[in-house]
Amino acid sequence: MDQLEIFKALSNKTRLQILQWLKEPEKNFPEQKCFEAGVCVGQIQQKAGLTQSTVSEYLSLMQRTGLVTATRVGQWTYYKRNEEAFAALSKLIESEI
Amino acid sequence: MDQLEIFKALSNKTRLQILQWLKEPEKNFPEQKCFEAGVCVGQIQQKAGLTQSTVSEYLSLMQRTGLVTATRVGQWTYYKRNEEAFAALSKLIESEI
DNA sequence: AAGATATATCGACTTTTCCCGATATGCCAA
DNA sequence: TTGGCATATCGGGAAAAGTCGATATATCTT
Repeated sequence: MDQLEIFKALSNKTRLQILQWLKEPEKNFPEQKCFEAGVCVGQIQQKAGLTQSTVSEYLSLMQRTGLVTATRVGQWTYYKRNEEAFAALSKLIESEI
Repeated sequence: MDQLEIFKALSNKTRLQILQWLKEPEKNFPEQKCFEAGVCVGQIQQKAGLTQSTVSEYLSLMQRTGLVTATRVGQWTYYKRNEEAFAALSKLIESEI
């Protein structure tokens, strides 16, 4: 758990927004049907209004820090929040930072 | 409480370090005598090993975001952690982000 | 095997952040 | 009121992050 990298990942409006959206996938991505593994890049990109490459980079950055998990299913990659990471971060701030 | 600005403030190694030091002023700044109001800029600057201007900027940045408070006493400015801000941030991460 | 689609990576450009030296401001003591 | 500290602010050069378009890779369909 690299504090500094996590805070950097959270230091961007769009990335914070994406994390919010991923709290309620059904509500925020009504076009997608199944949410078992998360939401796919294309859906997120569309909503974010940035290019595909940018959003893809953002997601893989957040995955490297552990804030989200990625699951490849066929040609799609589904991303979802890693709630354990948020719980751990919350505790870290409470006690160690 | 501006999430984004707080995360930006926490996205720097030196600033994180300073916040750590300020958790235990007596231990980390043994040269200073009274800690009622916090630790003065000069002490922090010396320990950080960056220039006076840089450290001063870092501290006032963290003050603007609410992570620390500043108290001017004579020619010194004492900074200390604002524990409430950390508690609030911890809760925010737990429930809203 | 070829074309279509979803995602990832690369190279480049712009904007922001980092960090410095120089200078200004505020406060104290003589 | 002048000189000396402590801190703050300003201007700038270097490094990092943001963002794009182009291209590569992976997978599915036919």
